[in-house]
Amino acid sequence: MTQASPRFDRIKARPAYELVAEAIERKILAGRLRPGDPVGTESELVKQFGVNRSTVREGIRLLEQSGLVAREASRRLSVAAPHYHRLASRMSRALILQQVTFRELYHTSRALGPGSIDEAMDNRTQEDLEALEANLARTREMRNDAPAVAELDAEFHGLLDAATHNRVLQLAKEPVSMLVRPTTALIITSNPRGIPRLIEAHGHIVDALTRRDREKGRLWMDRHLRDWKAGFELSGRDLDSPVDAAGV
Amino acid sequence: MTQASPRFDRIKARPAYELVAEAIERKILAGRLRPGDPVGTESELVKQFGVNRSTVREGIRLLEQSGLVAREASRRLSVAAPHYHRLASRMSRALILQQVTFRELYHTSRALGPGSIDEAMDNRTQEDLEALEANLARTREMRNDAPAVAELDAEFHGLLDAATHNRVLQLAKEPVSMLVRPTTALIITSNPRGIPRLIEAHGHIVDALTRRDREKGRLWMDRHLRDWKAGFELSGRDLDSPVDAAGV
DNA sequence: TCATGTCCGATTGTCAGACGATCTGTCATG
DNA sequence: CATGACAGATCGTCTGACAATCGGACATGA
Repeated sequence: MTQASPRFDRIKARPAYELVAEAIERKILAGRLRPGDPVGTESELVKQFGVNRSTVREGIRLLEQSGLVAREASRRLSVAAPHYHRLASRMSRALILQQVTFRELYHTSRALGPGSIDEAMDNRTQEDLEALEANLARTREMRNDAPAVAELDAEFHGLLDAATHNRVLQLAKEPVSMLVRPTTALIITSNPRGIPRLIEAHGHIVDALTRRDREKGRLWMDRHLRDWKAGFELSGRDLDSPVDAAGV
Repeated sequence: MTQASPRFDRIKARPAYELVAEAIERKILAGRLRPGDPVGTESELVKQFGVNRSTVREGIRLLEQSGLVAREASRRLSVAAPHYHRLASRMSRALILQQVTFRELYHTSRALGPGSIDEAMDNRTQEDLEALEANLARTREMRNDAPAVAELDAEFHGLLDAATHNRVLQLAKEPVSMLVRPTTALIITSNPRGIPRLIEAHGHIVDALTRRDREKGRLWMDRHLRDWKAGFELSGRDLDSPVDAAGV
């Protein structure tokens, strides 16, 4: 309308409980409260902020959810270093509500695949390899139990991510993995004939990791993901249908 | 100690406000409450759950934080589809508190680089290209204003991610980008001599995207990231020092 | 000495009830 | 039809309270 008329900033009165949460949060992020430090009792916060205890409590709930503070066994409140697994589940739920499609999930997995394999190859330890071998062995044992294989497949990829020893990368992949898991379970149980190929791929990936054979690792990861997509299509589902919430 | 003694599950009495939050959350995730739907007034929830209003309010705060519910202008509570930008900032803060290192950040960026470029190349629209061109032009104009260039570089990579039209991939990259941004700003302002190379890389990337030249896109993205690391080292910082919180 | 039982203050979780401010909708007015 | 007045609903905040639990000090008994 009248473009030239003076525009005012939106007025938003922020409730006191938000201000309380923000004040505490700032202190944590500024490093003046470190993980493990006690935040103080509710009564203390009441005195410091000059608001009612109900208000303080509502503010604490906000922080609690984001993992910045947590109650110890003693029920006392202390600063926590939020671990990304907690946050990852929130993110994948957000994605589900956004109705992301299997196509998006698949392309993301393929985009992340080579990079993660490389990173795992560079940083894997002997323990990582042993854990992967153990997983592989159990998968072979369980090859006739589709749900168990689905479970073990999820574990396999989790171990792979852990082998990167890169927390940023793990964080980036975690929400994706959480969405992949239930889909994989569906695919495997609805068509167990893909299991031998899955085991073969896992085996080659572990072997590539062991010998630090970059090319082979990428190749088999790529095949593994293609098989995953093929299995999805075989199950008669639509690539552009939203990923559903089963189990997340 | 006595391994054979009967082990009991840990007893944890969950407070009522958590149960309230969980009940509402389940209803949303099950799809029985869809984004936009009203959750109901506090008094209604009080009646339904049979708890005090204070308790209901604490439960609401938990959900509010994770973005599952939000208050409209009318202050009434309704279900919201949490947008990942909000969550991403929480995740990057989590990473900062976990003291992740620049090395992890760098390797993650390189792991994600080729995949994102590919995906952007496949899905970019004409509008995406125009936005990137516009960003490029402004970066050239501002080439002598280091902070502005840093800002525009962040925007450039944001546009690149948007061009993938893949929400899962965007989500995966978002927390990483938020950590990259302040670091880039530091690098550029402390050594503006890198700016021409940055502009050159951006230009080639846009060109590759336009012509769908996959090889070229990957090549220049890789160079761009290597330059970024070189700039970081030039600034005299330690690769293994934690990424700091500036601006997040 | 060490394990057990007892008591007290501090803290949290929950509740009842209240008040002012703001938003929504209705109705009357000009 | 724009404006203003009004009532009801709802939220944000507060006061005050009580039970359950936790931590610690202390006493008791083997």
